[in-house]
Amino acid sequence: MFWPLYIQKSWVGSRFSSSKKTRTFVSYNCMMTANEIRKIFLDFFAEKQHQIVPSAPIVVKNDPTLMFVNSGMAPFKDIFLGNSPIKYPRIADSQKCLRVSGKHNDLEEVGIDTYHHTMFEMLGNWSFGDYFKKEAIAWSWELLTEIYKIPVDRIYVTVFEGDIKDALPFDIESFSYWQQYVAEDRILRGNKKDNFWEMGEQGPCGPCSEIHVDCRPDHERLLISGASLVNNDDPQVIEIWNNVFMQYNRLADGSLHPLPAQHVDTGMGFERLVRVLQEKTSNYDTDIFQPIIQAVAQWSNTNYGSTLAAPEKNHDTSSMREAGVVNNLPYAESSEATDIAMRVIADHIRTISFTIADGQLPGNAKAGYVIRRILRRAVRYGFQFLEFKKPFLYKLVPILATQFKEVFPELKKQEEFVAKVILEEENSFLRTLEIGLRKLDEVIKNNPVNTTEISGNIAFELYDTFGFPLDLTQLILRERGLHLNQKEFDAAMDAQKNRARNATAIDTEDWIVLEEKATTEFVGYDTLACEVQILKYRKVKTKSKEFYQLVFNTTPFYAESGGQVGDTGTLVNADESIVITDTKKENNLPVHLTDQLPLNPAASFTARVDASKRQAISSNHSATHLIHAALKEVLGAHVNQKGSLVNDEYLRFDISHFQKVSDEEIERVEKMVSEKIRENIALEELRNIPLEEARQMGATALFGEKYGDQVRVIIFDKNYSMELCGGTHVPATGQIGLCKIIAETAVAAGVRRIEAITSQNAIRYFEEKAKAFDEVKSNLNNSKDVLKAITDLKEENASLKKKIEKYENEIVASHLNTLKDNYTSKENYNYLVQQVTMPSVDAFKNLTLGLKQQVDTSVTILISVIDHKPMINIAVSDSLVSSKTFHAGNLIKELALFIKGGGGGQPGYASAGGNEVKGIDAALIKALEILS
RNA sequence: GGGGAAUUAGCUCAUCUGGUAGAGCGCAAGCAUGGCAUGUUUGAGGUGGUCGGUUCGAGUCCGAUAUUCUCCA
Repeated sequence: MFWPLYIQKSWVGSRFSSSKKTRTFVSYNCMMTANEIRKIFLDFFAEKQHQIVPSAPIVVKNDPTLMFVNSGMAPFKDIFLGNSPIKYPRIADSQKCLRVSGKHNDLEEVGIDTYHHTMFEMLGNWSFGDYFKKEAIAWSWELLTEIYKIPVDRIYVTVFEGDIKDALPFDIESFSYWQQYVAEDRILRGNKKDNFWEMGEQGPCGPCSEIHVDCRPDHERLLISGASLVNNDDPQVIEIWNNVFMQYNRLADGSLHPLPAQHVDTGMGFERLVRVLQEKTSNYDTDIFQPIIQAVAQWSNTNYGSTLAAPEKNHDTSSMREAGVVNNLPYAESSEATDIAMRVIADHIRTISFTIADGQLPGNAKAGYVIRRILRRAVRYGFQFLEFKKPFLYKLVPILATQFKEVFPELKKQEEFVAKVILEEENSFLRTLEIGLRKLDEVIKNNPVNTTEISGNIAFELYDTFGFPLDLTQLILRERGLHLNQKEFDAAMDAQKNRARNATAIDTEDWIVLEEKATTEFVGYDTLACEVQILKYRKVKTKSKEFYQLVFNTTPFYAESGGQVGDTGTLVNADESIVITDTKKENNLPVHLTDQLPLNPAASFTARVDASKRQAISSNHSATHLIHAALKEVLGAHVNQKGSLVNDEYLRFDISHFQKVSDEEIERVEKMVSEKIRENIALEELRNIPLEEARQMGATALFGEKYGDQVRVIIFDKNYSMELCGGTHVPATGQIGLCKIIAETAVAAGVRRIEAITSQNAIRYFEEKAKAFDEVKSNLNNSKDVLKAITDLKEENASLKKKIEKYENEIVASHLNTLKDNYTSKENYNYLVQQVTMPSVDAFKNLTLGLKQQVDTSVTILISVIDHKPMINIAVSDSLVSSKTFHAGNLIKELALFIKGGGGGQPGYASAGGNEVKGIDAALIKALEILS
């Protein structure tokens, strides 16, 4: 392994001195790799009749309150909320999670210490209305102490002490179950903050019981009891597992009611568990992170290890961060700064790689922007502390992909694509840095010499507008003996935050429940209208608008998902009719949006989908499938869907492909698609077939899509297009009528976007083209060869332009010849005041500048009428400009008054235009007066 | 969702407050060297993102729109 032996030795020694039970611990877990540890967890719960499910994609869809999965329970939220039925009463998994904000995990802190992460794995076992506290506690104890062999004397557990305000009792059940395994002084009582878990302000909740492990060396354990350090931010006494027992439902008024079905929701931090079992003082020292860290260390010619060499050191590095200095620690070449940089990189590359593999590309808004920011933070640390001046992150992807190929195969399968996207992002950020450096240089150059302070507003502008990191600004300023006004910077940042907060204020009122029913039945595949009851509704207020959300017992409305937009339509009965403006999914619950609430929400209605719109959408969606299959055929098997939008206007389809799709390839795709349309292939739809069966049939599934175990398969000719899909489709391809690809563009590195139209829109497209062409043709006198007619016209136009230019030049030349001899001499200069006839503004300018060039020490004032408007040009020789005898710009302002206009220019040349031709004479007289 | 910025020659970017659209690289041709790397001279290349407004005059000011970058949520 990579780390010094003596540390392990000291640990081993201490373990031997503890109780008998720990003897096997050391020899067993020394060999345990992270992959083995994970497998043991899943095997353990599989044996206890748990269904093992793969991790849900890390990017969340259909939940307005969440961008990424931030806990093990997030993918099961719809089940807890009662929006989806329970399929398996017992589940276990390892879930990819991402946390970038919140009070316990600020992105800027990750890497500074040795145990925070952006991405982590949460091992979880779940009971949905099945087993409860007794089994959960027994199994967690069995796994930790008998399988993983964690010494009993290092374990502490906590139980909920109760809460007077909520009238919640002490969790005596959990306490008594724990008593069977743990000494009573190791069962600690926790308050509502630590030991009562709530999903949100309302909804399922309940007491929880945490398991903590004391990893400190024995001599420290003797000095201070571990019990006093539990939940006390000690980096060596850590919570590894939380068992949540959901038994209450909190209503909007704050009251708690027992849940009919009780659930268990547990989460064990995988990285922490591995750290404990591998006996490390830091998560980053485990074999989860070391392969990456060692690669980075090698590339940067740096050792990782100062933190490891000083395990008992207080990890407060704020002073280092402030001063930018490097501490001298046992390893001569390593330092805390480079260690931090390596941890940042090791952490962030995981986040970036897995989110991209799950379909989230770096971008400039929302989830995509979060990924971009994390990527940039990693690049920044490499750039600043490890001297990486060229892209390097992308080279780590293969290491990760191999490491996780068993548990998260999606990365291995898209290794090349993910690396390419990261490389492109790195390059683009290095460009951003370069531009920022240039801007900062300019700022420093322009800073007043009598101060060493740089305006905080300017630094904020660099950060806000040009994305130049603040700490780089500070570093560079420090190197030049400058500093910035931090107060100003902070104020500007606060203002920005306030603006954003005010703009996003959203006020969601409580659901008004008319009828308790678990789920909405979707009937929209088979019918576009049906009788419905409103189950519940609520009002939502945002800054700019106000609307209502309605939930029905049954609905024909397709809720936006899988790229297909939500249906619109009406809700009608004998008394009223209201418009449904959109349909969205919230945690798998279809929600209908309307601006107007029915007068009697409890009445029955007919819900009717806008049929022509739905028809257009279905046509575009089916066409998307045909295009997808054609693209795979024409471009190759590497083509994967990376995004899709289907509405009634057009379809947009993003694919992974490393070069432009050529015109010829587009043509072949179009041709193939239109053949399939003409074949009029009937839709074959398989509803509710097992996911495994669908895969074996060869149906196309997407990366980053969360599939249930029952899926729907859409087939247009089983040898051509077979996709897992929840969208709506035409009954036969002939209904698409016509499909035309109208654009092919790039959206990100390795991603191309195809846009196409079908049906009525495609027909209209061709009609308009034909009409435009007819008009062009008739404008060209119905020429047989339109192309040639246009080429001829263009050529003729160019030659005429040249002729005019030549002719104008001749006029200018002849004027030049006569006028250059018309100058009047004064002692210091020659001058000319003259009205001329000129064909264009350009010619007039050329004449004036020509005279300036040809007549030494001259002042030239010319007036001409061009396009019925008077115009004055003044040229002053450079020698007269430098001697400050005349200033063309000043002269012209005086003269422009006479022609009711304005003018200006430089000292050597100025021009003015006006409205009053009558004033020319007066202007000429005035000019002569000034010059003679 | 809200704020800021950018869009000018094939590429990278100038053009201070409205008044003569430019540089470097690249491209083409000529010359120099036996040839090449190269040096040098000349030249071509622009509806200044798109649309509208203010002005005698807009790349420059204002508004809209598109795209990209960036920060906040």
